[in-house]
Amino acid sequence: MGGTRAEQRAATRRALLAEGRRRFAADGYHDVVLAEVAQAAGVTKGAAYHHFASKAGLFRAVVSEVQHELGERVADAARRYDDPWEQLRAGCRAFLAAGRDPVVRRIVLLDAPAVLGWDEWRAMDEDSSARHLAEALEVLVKAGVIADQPVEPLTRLLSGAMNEAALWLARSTTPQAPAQTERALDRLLNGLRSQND
Amino acid sequence: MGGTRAEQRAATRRALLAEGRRRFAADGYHDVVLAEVAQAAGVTKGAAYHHFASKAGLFRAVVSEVQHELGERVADAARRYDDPWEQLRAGCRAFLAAGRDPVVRRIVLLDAPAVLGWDEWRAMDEDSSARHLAEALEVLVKAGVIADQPVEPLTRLLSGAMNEAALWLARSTTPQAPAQTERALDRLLNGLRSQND
DNA sequence: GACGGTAACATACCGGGGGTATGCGAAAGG
DNA sequence: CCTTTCGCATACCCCCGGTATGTTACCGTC
Repeated sequence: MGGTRAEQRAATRRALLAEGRRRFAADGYHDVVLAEVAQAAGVTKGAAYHHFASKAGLFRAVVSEVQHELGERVADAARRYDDPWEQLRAGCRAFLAAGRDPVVRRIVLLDAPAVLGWDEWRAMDEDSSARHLAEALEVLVKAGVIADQPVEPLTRLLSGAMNEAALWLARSTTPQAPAQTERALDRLLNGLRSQND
Repeated sequence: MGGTRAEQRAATRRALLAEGRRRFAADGYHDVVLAEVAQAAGVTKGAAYHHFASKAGLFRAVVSEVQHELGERVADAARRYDDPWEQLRAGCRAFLAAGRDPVVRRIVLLDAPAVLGWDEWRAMDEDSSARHLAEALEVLVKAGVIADQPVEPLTRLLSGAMNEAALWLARSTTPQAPAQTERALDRLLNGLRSQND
């Protein structure tokens, strides 16, 4: 066991983050006890407080990780298309699919706003997944595909719509629910096209 | 001090609910300590546990109250119109305005899903405010105003859109943000009209 | 109209868990 | 080699949710 000091430090940090992610996703922030996370990671509570300022600090680090992974998933899905409109649709579909992942669902969508506060949650969401949505909408406005308008309100509306839809889809048992949701989202997006204004 | 037994009981319960509502809205669920709520209500912690099963039980009762008041506000706004489409729009506008109330914002939109769990939150939302949205959409589908489709996915999308938009509007400082959001919402809704299908 | 019962609390207590202060051994640096 | 510092472990505090028990006053009953 071992390696250099920085390596060891990085290893324990990774172990804490990984175990924290597992437990936060499975049990929710409140029911997770920090000492158990540390123990499962092979260290004690003292180590956790050496790496993070508090239980919420560990949670914040986990949220940040998951958020950025989610943003990458969305961006990757969008990059597979050339048409900006199709990029937007693909990103939305990827987000809806990602919401079924308990890690995303429980940690990012359910607990994070309440634990970290809405302002901080929004800031983190902004520079990971929601940013891609805002950029895609901006491109479509500039190209004249959708009506000229401030993109921020639109971004919040669509972001919220997909957050909630993702939460719902994760609990839905009807197999055609994802397709129906994507179809409904398409209809809503079509309302943005310029000629409808 | 005062009245019959049932009256006294009801009075204490009301006091606990009122003080709980104040503190939950101001400080958030986690930072509220039950003994202080009871003390401010003129009783002790024992009384609170006589009326509610737990701290979460008191919170649940407060959420239920606020939810129903919110549902009434939305329904009242809608009833002022005859045209179903205008009823939908009015209800949405009323909801967005209500979200600026810290009681609604903090208790119902931010803490409730995390504290009570998404399933219970959704069930409570269903038989208060979200139900009106689903009914309005149902009417519009039946009347052929919007394209024939399952209303449940659409309800979740729009409900989520307005939840998030309300949270954002409450933190926004730009005075034209509400109007811009309503305009963006109108565009989205227009996408649902039958001829666009 | 005494009287037992019970409802509506108050009081006392417990235990879990987040946070902190301190100790300690091993790696890094001179 | 010797010391400093870093990366943890250990021991401890205390707040707060929950419970168990005591106490007072209302309420139906004879």
